[in-house]
Amino acid sequence: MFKELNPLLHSELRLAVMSILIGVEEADFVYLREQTHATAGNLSVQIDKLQKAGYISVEKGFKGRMPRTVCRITDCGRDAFTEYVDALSGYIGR
Amino acid sequence: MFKELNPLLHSELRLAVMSILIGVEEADFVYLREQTHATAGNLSVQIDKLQKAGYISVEKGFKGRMPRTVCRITDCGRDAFTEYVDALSGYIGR
DNA sequence: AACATTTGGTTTATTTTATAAACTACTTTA
DNA sequence: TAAAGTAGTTTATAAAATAAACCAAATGTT
Repeated sequence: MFKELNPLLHSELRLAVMSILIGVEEADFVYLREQTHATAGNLSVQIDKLQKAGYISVEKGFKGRMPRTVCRITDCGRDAFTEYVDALSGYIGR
Repeated sequence: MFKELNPLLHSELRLAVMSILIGVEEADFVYLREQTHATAGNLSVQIDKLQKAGYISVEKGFKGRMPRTVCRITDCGRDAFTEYVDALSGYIGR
């Protein structure tokens, strides 16, 4: 009945980030911050965790002369997200 | 897009408890512990939080001579759960 | 040119949460 | 009557979320 919920994904902000990334080719730091209404500090920390888990790739470059951090979901991240949603269904009855 | 997730419900164990209680008339401590595979300590704490939030009612009585704690979901709890599931849908795309 | 402000972040510190371990009180069994 | 089990609670610790402070470079203001 109750499968374990991946604790890395069972976090409001990280889940929101993954939810965005699963639907787009890529998204940069500023876009993610705006969409999630998170503070930069919090977002920075959570992006780091997702990257370390291998769920997203993070590419730090420049847009003109300003820094720009671009994130993409990985295949591994996509799998983890799918599994999480599946597990969650057992809790919320879908 | 991203509604806030009620932090009281966005917890694996509390969510499991609510998930059980929403489907039954009542459930006692032991049943909840068995179904969720939680430790008694953890379950005790989380039940307390749900009760303090008004999401469940907790009735401590006896079954024969052994103590027995019975939990029931409240209307308020049912509403909160429904709202949580609705908000969650925005994250997992249902 | 000099200074303040904004941008795009990171690092550090604090609060909150989850969880386990230890404990209490009572009951049943040998 | 001693040992073990049941049903929990309380306390301590580890992990997580979040905010606040900070940094470096860019841009706007006088």
